[in-house]
Amino acid sequence: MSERSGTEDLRRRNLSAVLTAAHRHGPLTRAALVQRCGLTRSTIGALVGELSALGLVYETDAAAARVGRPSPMVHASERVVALAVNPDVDAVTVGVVGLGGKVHRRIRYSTSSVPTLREAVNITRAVVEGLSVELAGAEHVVGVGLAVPGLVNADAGVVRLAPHLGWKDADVVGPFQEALGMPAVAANDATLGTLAESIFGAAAGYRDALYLNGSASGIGGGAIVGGVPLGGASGYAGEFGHMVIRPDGEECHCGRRGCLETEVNLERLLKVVGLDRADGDQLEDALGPGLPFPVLREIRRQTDLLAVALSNLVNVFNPEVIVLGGFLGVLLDADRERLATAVALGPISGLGAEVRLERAALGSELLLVGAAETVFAGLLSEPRSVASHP
Amino acid sequence: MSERSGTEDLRRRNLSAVLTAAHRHGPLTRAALVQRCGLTRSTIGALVGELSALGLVYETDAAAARVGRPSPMVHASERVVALAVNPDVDAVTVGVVGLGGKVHRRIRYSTSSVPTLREAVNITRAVVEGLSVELAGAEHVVGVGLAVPGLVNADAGVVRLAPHLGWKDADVVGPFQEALGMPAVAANDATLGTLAESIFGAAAGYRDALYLNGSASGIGGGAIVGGVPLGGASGYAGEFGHMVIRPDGEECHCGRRGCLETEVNLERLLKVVGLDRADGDQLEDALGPGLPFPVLREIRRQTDLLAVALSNLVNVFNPEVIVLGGFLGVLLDADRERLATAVALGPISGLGAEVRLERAALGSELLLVGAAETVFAGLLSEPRSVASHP
DNA sequence: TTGGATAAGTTCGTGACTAAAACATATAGC
DNA sequence: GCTATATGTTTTAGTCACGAACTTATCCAA
Repeated sequence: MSERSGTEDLRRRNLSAVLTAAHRHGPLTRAALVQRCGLTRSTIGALVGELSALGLVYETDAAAARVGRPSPMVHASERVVALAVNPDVDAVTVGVVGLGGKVHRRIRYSTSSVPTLREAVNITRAVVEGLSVELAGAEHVVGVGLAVPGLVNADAGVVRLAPHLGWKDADVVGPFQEALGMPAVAANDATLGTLAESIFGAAAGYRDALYLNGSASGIGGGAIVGGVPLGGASGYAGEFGHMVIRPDGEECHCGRRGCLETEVNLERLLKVVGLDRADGDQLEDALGPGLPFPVLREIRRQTDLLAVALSNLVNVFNPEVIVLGGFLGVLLDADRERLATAVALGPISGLGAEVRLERAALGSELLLVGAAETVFAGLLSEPRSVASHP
Repeated sequence: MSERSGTEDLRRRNLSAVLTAAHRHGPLTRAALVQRCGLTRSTIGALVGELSALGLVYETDAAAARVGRPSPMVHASERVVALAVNPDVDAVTVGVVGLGGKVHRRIRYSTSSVPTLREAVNITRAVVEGLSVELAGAEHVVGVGLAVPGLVNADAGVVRLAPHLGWKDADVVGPFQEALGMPAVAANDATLGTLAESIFGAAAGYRDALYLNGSASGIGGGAIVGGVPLGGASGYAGEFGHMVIRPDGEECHCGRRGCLETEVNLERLLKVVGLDRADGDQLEDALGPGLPFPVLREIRRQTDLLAVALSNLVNVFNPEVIVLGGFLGVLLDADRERLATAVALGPISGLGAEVRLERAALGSELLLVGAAETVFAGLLSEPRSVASHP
């Protein structure tokens, strides 16, 4: 039940600390590792040696422009990779992500219709077979991470409901594991986005952060609490889109009225600027300076309602930073002043004044990085586990 | 920055695990500790020996009605105590709480007016002097914990704003530390209530829990996320009372409209039943069966609005249990059916159906236990620290 | 070019800790 | 009172990180 012990466990923790540092904070000198991990030179030497023998890190000559013996750079091996899969309504995206967080390869396989689970599995298998060259170059494929737009019970590996995909109460981990012959993990896409932004993106370095992402299918998000991702009892936490902010608002598909995502909504935004769908930066351009009044009014309406939700969340979480992705990021930049002011003044006692508003930094790699990260999580906490899976 | 290491650190962690188990889960046999901590008999023996020598635990003969050699009971020493102080508008309550969570003594010192910080300190000092007999019997007084109704930056030991006390931007830890000659820690009262309920109360055993408390001064609360109390960047998290649930509602003292605590409100409840103030269980009795329609209507109104807030929070946190204290607990029992149904159906995808609604279990000892717990936290994580402070 | 200063990798001895096994002990049930 | 059982105790062995002493590689200044 409680934390384990034993002298070997100590080693596990230290290996984990070193590998995690190398993975998250890019190449570091051994000297930097000594400082960061609080271990002695001799111990770091031994740990790096073991990780190196495991093939998880490698060292390169130092670029030392400094007095004293140069300290070699320790890199997380990008040849240790995870697969990342993001099934969506019109495509299945597969990525190969290396330790260190770099996306080596990204393949978007468009589908003519919404993919079923079986189709998603088959597409993934086909794409992965096509990647055999890439993967042959990899030293170790740790596993596959699934970013699913819906309610995912991460522990059970089950999708409870992915409304836009039409998946319901389906074991997703099993089929992928079987088809690819490697361990699989699944999680909600917004949760993974939060993870990715908190490690490599706009929330990096913050211990208490919120992330909200707006897409055509709604608003989702996640929280980092004391440096740890908020999961909840079953991994469903972070459904910020269904926070009621206008009880007399429009009916939401969830059954209630005035949910954040029925009010702050990409479709409404597109409608008012006369676009059909959001092609990349089209929306961004459409919301540039010199807008006609109806557009301005809609932006303000949505900004104000978003501010209500964010103020509530600040009262609840007291975060250091709020990261906005998708069209929420566009909304932020459309009238940053207005949103910032409202969020600064909304929460009690000026609590909001200390909150930073940032736009998401990871763009199209977000979900792949996040999905890979959940796969790496096991490896990072137990580096010796690679030895058993050759 | 990262987690420490070293072979001595291992010992620290194991001592901590054993002491924490004894403290939180009552007297345990050594055999039970072996199981719970995952350590061997010999190690547990050594650890208990050391803790015993430190005066933190003691052993009693086993009450073994079982085959095999009896295993002695390990008790957290109730002679190791913390002081707990709860300043409020009409009284300063001081408690002596032993390791293990038992409140040895509780003294409520009524004041004719709202106490200033200085007055609270002086009252506490006087009360503590009067407790010298109790404290002489104690082996070790670890420190004093302050439960303050307001925004408290726990790390800094500073009260940012306690509206009902009229304290603002005041260092509270300093004066108490000086006056009592022992370390002090301060935290928000609802945060401490959450902590107490999660360890010894209705949320014990749950890793993801919410706690909401309703008092005359509003609604506060806290969350347990993955077993860890939600603090936020500065310790201000958990201000559930200022979640906006009716943007067109009445104005709140926080500046916004329709905050949870302006709508779900003790005063309104008292008014409709014709009471002046809530004397203990008076409200509970007044809300018994066979109520006139206006009272019923107000109960339903508040219940429904509380359900909106709880549904939002379930969407955000995906908790296993929600614990309601103060008049929110009364409200729960006034129409449990209604609240339970609304919370079961409100969150998306029937997420609410798995949430348990519980009434707070700790009553009047809540804040004292919680405040003591923050004091004990340091001791629990570093049991050897008692040796340096005789 | 050389030597000093500096910083960091390396080697080795020491101490702290836990695990595992062997032994000792106390209870229940027969 | 004997045995089975569960647990405390002692002993032994192995792992691990630390720290000191030593070595190495760089910069800098004479």
